[in-house]
Amino acid sequence: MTEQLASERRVRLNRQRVLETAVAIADEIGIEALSMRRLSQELEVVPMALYKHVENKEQLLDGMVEVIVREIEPADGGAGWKPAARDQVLAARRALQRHPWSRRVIESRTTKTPAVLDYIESFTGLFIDGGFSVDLTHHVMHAIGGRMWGFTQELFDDPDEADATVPPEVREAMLRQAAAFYPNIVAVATSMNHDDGSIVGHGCDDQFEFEFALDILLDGFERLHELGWTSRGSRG
Amino acid sequence: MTEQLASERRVRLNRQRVLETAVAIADEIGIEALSMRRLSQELEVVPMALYKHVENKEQLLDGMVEVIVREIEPADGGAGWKPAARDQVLAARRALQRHPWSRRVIESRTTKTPAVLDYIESFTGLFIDGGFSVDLTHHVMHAIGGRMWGFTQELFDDPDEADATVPPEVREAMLRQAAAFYPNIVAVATSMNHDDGSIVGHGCDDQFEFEFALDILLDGFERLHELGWTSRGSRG
DNA sequence: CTTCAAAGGTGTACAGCGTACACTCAAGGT
DNA sequence: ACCTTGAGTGTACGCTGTACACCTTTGAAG
Repeated sequence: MTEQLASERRVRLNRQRVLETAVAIADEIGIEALSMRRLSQELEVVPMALYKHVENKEQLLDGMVEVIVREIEPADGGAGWKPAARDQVLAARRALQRHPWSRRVIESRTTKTPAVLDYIESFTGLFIDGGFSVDLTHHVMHAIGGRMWGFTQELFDDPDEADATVPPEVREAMLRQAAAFYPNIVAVATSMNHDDGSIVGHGCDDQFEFEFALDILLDGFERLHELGWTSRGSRG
Repeated sequence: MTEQLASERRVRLNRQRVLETAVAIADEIGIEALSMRRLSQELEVVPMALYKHVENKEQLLDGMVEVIVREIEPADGGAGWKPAARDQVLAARRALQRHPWSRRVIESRTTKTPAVLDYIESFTGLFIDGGFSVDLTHHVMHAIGGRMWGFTQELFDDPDEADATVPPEVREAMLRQAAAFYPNIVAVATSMNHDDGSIVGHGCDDQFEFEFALDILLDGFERLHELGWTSRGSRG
C-alpha cells in the first residue's frame, strides 16, 4: 500500500520491450555480458519474469536479431538488380554496424525467424526479378553469403584494446620485430597511407574493403548472367 | 599403495595431450558441450589440473585452433599464384571440415596465435610472390576473408535435426505452404536436381558452391592484377 | 459489483560453469 | 639425503540458465 503512492502503477512488460532493452544493453556492455539476470534488473523485474515473454535465452537472441533486421531499409528495385543489390547490402551493413555484436549473433542462429526470412526473400527477389535464372540465383546467394548482411570476415581487426595505449614509437619497434617473422603480413597490414615514411599504417578503410569485394562479386555475377551461365555445364 | 599395483604409473598430462583431447571431445559431443570439467574427466584428472597446462578456457580454444591449423597441408607455390591460392584454400577447407565446430571457433578468436599467423603469412605470400602489389594484396586478403579458411557463411544450412525425420510427403506439403510466403527462397532452395518433378531439392553441393564463389573472386583478382589496378584511383 | 480464470510477476532452488587459492605429493638436481 | 620445482588435488565462490510452485493483478462474464 504505502509503497507505491508516488510512483504510477508499474508498467507491464511485453515482448517488444524485453527485446529492445536487450538490444540496448548488448550495445552498451557487450553481448557476452548480457545475461537474463542483467536484463531483468534493467527492466526492474525478477529474472523469471522474462520467461513469460520469451521462451529462453536462445529465443531472446533470435528476437534481438529480428529487431535489428527490421531496421534494414528496403532497397529500391527500380534501378536494376545491380544497384539494387548493392544498395540493399549496404543498407544491411548500416543497420548491423549500429550493433557490433549482431554479426556474431546472426551467424550463430540456426533457426531463421520471419524477419530474417523476409529479408532473404526480398534479397533473392532482386536477382530473380532482374532476370537471373533460378539456378544462377542459387549460386549467387551462396557466393554472397554473409556479405548479404553487410559484413566480411575481418582479418586485421582491432588488434587489441591495450595496443591503443602503446606509444607509437614502441608500436613501430614491435612492428619491425614482427616483420622479421611475418614480412608479408606486416607489409600488407601497413600498406595503407605510408607515404609519410612511417611503417605504421593508419588503419584501413573498412567500407572501402567491403565494397571492393562486393563489387568483384557483383561484376562476376553480371558476367555469368550475360553469358547465360548455367551450373549444368560446370560440374564433373 | 594398493590402489595402483596393476595400472602403470599414471601418464602425465601435457599441453599437447590436453589440446588434442579437447579437439576429439569437441568433434564427438560438440563444442558447446565441451567444458573444463568434461575435459578433465576424459583425461582422468581433476578440473584444476588443466590449468597447469592451459591458462584458461579462452586459451584452450586458441590451442585447439592451433592444432587444426597445423593440419592444413601447405600448397605448392610452383604452379603460379592462382592454382596455388586455390589449392591452399581447398586444403584449409579439408582440414576445417573435419571439425565442424572449427569455423565458429576460428571466427570467435580475436588474438591470432603463431600457427594462425604462419598460415596467413604464407597465404599472403602466394600473392606477393606471384607479383601482386602489396596494395592489391591487401585488398585481396580482405576480400577473401573467411574464405581463406575454406568456409562460406552457409545460408541454407542443415534445416534442423528434427526435419530429417519428417516424411517426404509432409516435407513437400510444408514446402508448398512456405512457397506462398517465400516464393523466391523456395524456388532457389529447391533449384537443384528437380528434373524429377518433385519440388523437394536433394540438397546442394557445398563444395561446388564454395568453388563457385572462390573462382569469381580469383578471376576478379586476376583481372585487376592484369590491369595494374591500384586503390589510389578508386577512392572518393 | 462480484466472481473467476488467465496472465503476469515472485521466490526458492538446483545443476552446471570457469577458476582463485591453498594444499599435497612426486620427480630431479645437488 | 635434502630441497626446489612443478604437477595434480580439494574446497569454495560467484556466476549462469531455468524448473516449479506460488501469489497478484487484470479483464471479462455473470
